[in-house]
Amino acid sequence: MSSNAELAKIFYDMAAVLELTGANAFRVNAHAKAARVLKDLTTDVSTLVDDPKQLTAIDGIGKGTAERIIEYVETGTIADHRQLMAKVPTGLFDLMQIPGLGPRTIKTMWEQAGVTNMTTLRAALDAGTLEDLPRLGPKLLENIKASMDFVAKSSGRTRIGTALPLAEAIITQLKQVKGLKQIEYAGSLRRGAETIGDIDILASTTQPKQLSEAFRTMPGVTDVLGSGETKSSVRLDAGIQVDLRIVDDPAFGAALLYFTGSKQHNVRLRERAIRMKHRLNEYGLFPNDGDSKTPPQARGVNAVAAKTEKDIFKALKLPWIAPELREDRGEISAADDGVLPKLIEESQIKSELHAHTIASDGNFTIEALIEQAKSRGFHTIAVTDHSKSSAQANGLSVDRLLEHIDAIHEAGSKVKGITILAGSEVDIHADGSLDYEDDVLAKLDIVVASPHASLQQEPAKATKRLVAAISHPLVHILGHPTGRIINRREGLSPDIDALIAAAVEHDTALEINANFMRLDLRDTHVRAAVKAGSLLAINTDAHTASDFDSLHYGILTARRGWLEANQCVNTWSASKLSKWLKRKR
DNA sequence: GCCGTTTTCGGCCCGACTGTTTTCAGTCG
Repeated sequence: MSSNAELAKIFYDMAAVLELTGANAFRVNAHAKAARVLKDLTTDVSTLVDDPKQLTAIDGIGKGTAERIIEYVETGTIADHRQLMAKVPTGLFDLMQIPGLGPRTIKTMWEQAGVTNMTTLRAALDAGTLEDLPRLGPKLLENIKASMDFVAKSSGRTRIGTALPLAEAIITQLKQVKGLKQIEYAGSLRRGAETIGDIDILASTTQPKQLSEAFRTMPGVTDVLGSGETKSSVRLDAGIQVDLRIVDDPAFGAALLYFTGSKQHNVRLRERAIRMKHRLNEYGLFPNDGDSKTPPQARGVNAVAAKTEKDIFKALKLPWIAPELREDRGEISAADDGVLPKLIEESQIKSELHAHTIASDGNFTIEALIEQAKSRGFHTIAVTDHSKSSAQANGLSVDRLLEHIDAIHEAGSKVKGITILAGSEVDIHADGSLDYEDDVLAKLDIVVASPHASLQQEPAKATKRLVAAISHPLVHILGHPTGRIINRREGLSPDIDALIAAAVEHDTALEINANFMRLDLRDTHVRAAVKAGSLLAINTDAHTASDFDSLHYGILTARRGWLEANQCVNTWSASKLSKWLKRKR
């Protein structure tokens, strides 16, 4: 783990302890925000401590946080953190993951019933010792039990590649219900986040009862968690919760904006609304008439804007901000200044530069791969099978590679309208050397260098290793730079800024691997690369035909990183791409 | 603890829902 990640965890922990000990909520929030900012930061904080002003210049990091960061970098520990951690049993942190159970209740259970972790909570529930505590009635205790079972069963957040098809299937089904007017998925799914907590679906209809009924009785529903007039929640056998919210059609935009989030983005928008003497909620943007007790919509106040998201942004004197940007990472001030990026779109992708055939571990013949690429409208497809060290993936020996190159060129000569590149996905060894000698690499039209083994290296070694690959004169693209697998494997934690600097210097592209298990580079890395002017490649790493569809997830990640088309080599014309590739030959 | 169109103090988003309660605390997004 990099020091940024370690520090982020420290601040998350401190926020949790403060919350559990009943500290001022804004102080809790400030710690959580500092943690979030540190987690997203691609610059190694240890390089910033010489000048504290560089730290406090970061939004959300003030004097106090800066001092603690410096303390951590200099001593490896933070006194405040140690003192806070001594105040509560760490097992309480696990309890905060139980839906419906918050810090106040946990504090009560800890102080008055000796609950310190999952095990003692389960025992207390079974023994009935919590029943006399204030505000803990039978229903709440029952809900806590059910939530604990759910947490035990579920694997936490769901990868977007699992959640999105589910959401689309549900929407297709609900569209059949009579009276439906509008329906969209919202939340982190609409923002294109790499993992999703639950699926939020928003609908307007003339027949709310029928729609709710259809939702609760869909195939795959295992539990109905609640079903009110406007909100129903279910759990699917896929282990994911889905919420349906039915809203008034004339306020659909306000509701969509609100339920898309992120929470922090919403807070920023509301602060802006207040400054403009307005008031924003999920029913619309209202004039602020000074009555803060009763919500404006309940008093019959007419909304200034509510029908579409665009209307609301416009009334706030902002252009529409794409959902992928709504993470409170500077998008509102960029919108205010008229410098929002013109985000890359899927239709602009014209080439696939990382794909496998049956020569290594893919399902395609060379011909089938070409066919697939043609059908997607690409002008170029690169055949990049694994190199010799990737034995588990049937990596090619030098002899096999040389034969493969001939076969690729021959297949390419037989088709028109598309360029076929003979390439390789070459392993980057732990020491940064590549899996083929330079004279072999020089025979290839394109080289994607990727780490596959030794993925638990220390950050400093990983940085050196990857920088060596990026700087290699025959390498075009650094493939899945960290090697992470979402929800399964952390991967390398190199100094991302160092990789980006090397990529800029050597004109090497950094890959956004679009496979939804990887999404590597991740969104925050992409953002840093975009800022520094590095080239990026969005590749699907296709092994089968359906893998080409995962391009969508790569695009979402790219958009979350504020990427514009011109900085992505896959959007370039065939001739521009070819020229770039040949500069390294 | 952070921050500044209310700028070094005094705010800090907003509403729904649930379950617990006779008026509201806690949680969620």
